[in-house]
Amino acid sequence: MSCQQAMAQTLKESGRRLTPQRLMILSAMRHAEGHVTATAILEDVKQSYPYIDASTVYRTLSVLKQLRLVSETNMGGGESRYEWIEQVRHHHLICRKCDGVTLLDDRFLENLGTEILDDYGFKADIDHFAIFGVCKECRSKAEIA
Amino acid sequence: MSCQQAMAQTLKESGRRLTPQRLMILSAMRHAEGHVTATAILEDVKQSYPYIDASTVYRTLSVLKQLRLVSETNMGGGESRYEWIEQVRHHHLICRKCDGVTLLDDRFLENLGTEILDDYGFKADIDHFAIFGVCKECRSKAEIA
DNA sequence: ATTGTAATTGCAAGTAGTTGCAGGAGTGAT
DNA sequence: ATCACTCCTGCAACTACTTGCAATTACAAT
Repeated sequence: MSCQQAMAQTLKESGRRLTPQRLMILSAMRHAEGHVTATAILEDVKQSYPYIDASTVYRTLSVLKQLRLVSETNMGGGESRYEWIEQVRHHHLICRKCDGVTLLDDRFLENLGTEILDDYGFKADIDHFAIFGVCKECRSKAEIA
Repeated sequence: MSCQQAMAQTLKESGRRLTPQRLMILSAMRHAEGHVTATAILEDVKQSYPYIDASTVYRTLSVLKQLRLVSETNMGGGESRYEWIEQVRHHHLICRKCDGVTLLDDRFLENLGTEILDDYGFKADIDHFAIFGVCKECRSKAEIA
């Protein structure tokens, strides 16, 4: 409940409204574990409110992103994944040869945000990066070949 | 010419073929300045070969991305932008309040690639990042409000 | 030159996400 | 309570991009 109220306040402070649809989307997001796709949220909300439209889900996610309550990550091909921010920050290394995903600790990026802030006055959202490249295994395979 | 030949070799080494369509797309990319959209390339190639299909352009760009001849950058909403790699590396800071774009020098990210390589053996493609956040101006406006 | 094979193409249909619009509904002021 | 103001929603149409498929074509081997 307190979490819901904090949410409501954040929305109102930004001149936005707390609608039933938004509450349902929020609830679906918070009960989901880790990253979720927009489609998954849509399906979930449809269980209780079948009239919900996909555009409402996308628009709400966009608002939540602006307010930095959720992060969006494009994992390369396929749907974007959304995540409730507050969890332990982590990032992904995605191999463009085998599509394998490795977790990247936040410590690699935590200085980056500070440096950019100091030099540019720009507050970067470094919550959930997807960095593409080639993984160890595929690199060693390439050397053999 | 030498550039074209280097390209042909890179393609062949990866077991791919050098088709007229690919040559036209490559030429369009290299003659374009900076970032280009897939649609712009499509239109350009259509001038000389009207039968070219959008899917061919997307598929070719995907291959070139795999071979690291071009980079793809999602500037947030709208079309992705593609760029011929080899130019001076730079990145973008994109403000999610005003949509303003600032250039970010590569020196902020050059260590990141090395650190990831040392710790994970993962060779990251850090050619052209788009980092979202809030710019100096919008942050100072927010404080006043 | 011919042939075999696998990569590539154009087409058409599909998926993911966005946008304009008119009606509907939160929210603050009276 | 009511009203006014403006945000928000669902709909439908649209844009950006992807995928399955059959026909075609590049390219290496003969």
